[in-house]
Amino acid sequence: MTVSRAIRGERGIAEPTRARVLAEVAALGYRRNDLARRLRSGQAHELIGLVVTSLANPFYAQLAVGMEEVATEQGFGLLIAATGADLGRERDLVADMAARRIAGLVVVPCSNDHDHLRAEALSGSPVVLAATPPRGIEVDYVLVDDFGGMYAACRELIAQGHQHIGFLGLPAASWTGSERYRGFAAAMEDAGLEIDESSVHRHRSEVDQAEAAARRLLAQPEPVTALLTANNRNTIGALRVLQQHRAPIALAGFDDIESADLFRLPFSLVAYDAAQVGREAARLLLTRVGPTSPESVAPHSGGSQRVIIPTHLVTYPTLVTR
Amino acid sequence: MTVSRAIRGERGIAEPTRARVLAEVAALGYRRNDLARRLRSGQAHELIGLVVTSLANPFYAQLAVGMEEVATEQGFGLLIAATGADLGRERDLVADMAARRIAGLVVVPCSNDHDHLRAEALSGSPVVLAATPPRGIEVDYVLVDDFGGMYAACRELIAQGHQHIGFLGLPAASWTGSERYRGFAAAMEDAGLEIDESSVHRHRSEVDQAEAAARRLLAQPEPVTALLTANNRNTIGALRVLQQHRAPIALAGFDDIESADLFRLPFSLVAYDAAQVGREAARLLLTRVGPTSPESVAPHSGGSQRVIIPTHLVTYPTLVTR
DNA sequence: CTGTTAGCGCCTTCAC
DNA sequence: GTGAAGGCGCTAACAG
Repeated sequence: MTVSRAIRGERGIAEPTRARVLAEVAALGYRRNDLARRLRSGQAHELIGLVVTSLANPFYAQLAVGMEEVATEQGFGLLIAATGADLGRERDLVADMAARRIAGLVVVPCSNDHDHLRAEALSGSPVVLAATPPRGIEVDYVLVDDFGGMYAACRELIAQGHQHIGFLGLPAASWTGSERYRGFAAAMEDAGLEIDESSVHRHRSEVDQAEAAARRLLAQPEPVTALLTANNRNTIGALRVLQQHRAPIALAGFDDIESADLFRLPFSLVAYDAAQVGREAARLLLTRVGPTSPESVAPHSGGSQRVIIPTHLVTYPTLVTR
Repeated sequence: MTVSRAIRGERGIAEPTRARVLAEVAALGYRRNDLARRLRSGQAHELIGLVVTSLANPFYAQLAVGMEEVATEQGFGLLIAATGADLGRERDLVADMAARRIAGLVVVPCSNDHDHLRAEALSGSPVVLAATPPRGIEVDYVLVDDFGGMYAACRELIAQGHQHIGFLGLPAASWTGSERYRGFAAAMEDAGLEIDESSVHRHRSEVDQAEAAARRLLAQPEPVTALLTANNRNTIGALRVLQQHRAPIALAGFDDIESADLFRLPFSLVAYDAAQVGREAARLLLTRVGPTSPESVAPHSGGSQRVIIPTHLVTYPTLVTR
């Protein structure tokens, strides 16, 4: 008991005793067993989780960076899992994390089915969604300004004089897919331009598929003069095709790319702070978790909070070269 | 007790009883408390950790991808933490993970001080090192062929006719820093060329510093005609300078870059499967952890295993463009 | 096949 | 200021 008190740094213990205990503890290399500690107090682990489709996408890697920052800062660990965009796996991984009694988790859902994310399904661990708003459940969430970003990107192409614009998008069923398309469509409509449905491709977020789709768009009888890409995978796929293409095709796309300033072709990207998405998500989560926080909210108190991360358009190359 | 048995799927329980229990469990939404379970059995969590300097570096992100694959496949969770190249933080984070009774961890150490990674310091959780071999401790490790890769890269520049080659490297004290420098030096020596010490810069792995160093190298009275960069941060920093530079300067560097085929300048990169580093590390770790594994080894049995990931040189652009 | 006993390591509570 | 009792949820070992 005295040892326990000394280790926790509790007061009401004689100084010499404390010193003796701590010396012995150091000598033995003893470490308090966190499991037992939490078992008794019934608390969750100081652990938060992140469930995404794939860490290989730099957007999710940055999301993790941001979460890690905030988590570590508050003494929490970060547990990461990837679903590969498979709903079944998402369900399993989320359930698994809940069973580990983690304090809460951030999920970038791979579908519109959010039933497995409701509070009851998670033994009460709070959830925060990132990149997608909740459907049928009430939780906090962090969004990127998908609509606004894409609207600006499309307007840029139109300002350059393009009228026949191809769209490489994400599945229409996904939030980002539909919002970014909506931004495209709104910009076209506001400019009085028609969308050529045969120049719209929507597919999963993979470079290969984007490449194939871009190739098809440019092989049409009346090829587009510009491409609008809905995320970093599509942008890279499209650029792979464009750099082999004879005629110059303009491009604008969603998501910044680290070394875009080194690319051969000119284009514009919708940039935003992806790590900030992670930081905000972690912050929202910890507000519902940390009993220490002054501004803490009950784990599932009514009303969900929302944070929107702004975007801005960057035009590459940013500087003129030889 | 019967409930416990039913849930664990243990045999020696009547089928109707089991069914009744499972039905009730499902109805109540009951979840077994993993903490209590492990407390009793003394087992570690089915959790492995990864400690790196920064997830923002794509190399580490890929390492995490590989580990995550193997971990999830075996039912383990992955805990990630970043040290920011600070030894103190590394010590804290490693100790913290050990206190959480995780099954083991993979560390990319930020220094040569590995004392905090010895078995005794970790309540027996095994450690695997990645990218750096152990110093003064005996643990398994996964390396990249730093020397061979850099040797090949430098030889490539020499084959192009370069004699005055600048080197943008990592701190000499780090393993990758010294090995990659050694590869450079050996290739130069084998070609009968002198290293110009004033054209060798070693610094921390950050794009800004690499950029500044590259700028200095090219501002010298007798500027180099080629640059050799020791990792992806240095490569990007150098390219930022080169694309503004009048005279064409050749470049070769360590680490592949996702969209290097889209870059404006020609160069060669030492490529390797970074995710494979993570997979191998996780595999080595789980061999010492999983009691189920047929080829399991005692957590700290003598003799450390070693895996070396091969590299190959890729020349960009890979295809000729308009 | 099912139930009882005891204890994992820590901490809350209450005596001394 | 220190220690003794008891329990968190689960399961190994043993009884019935």
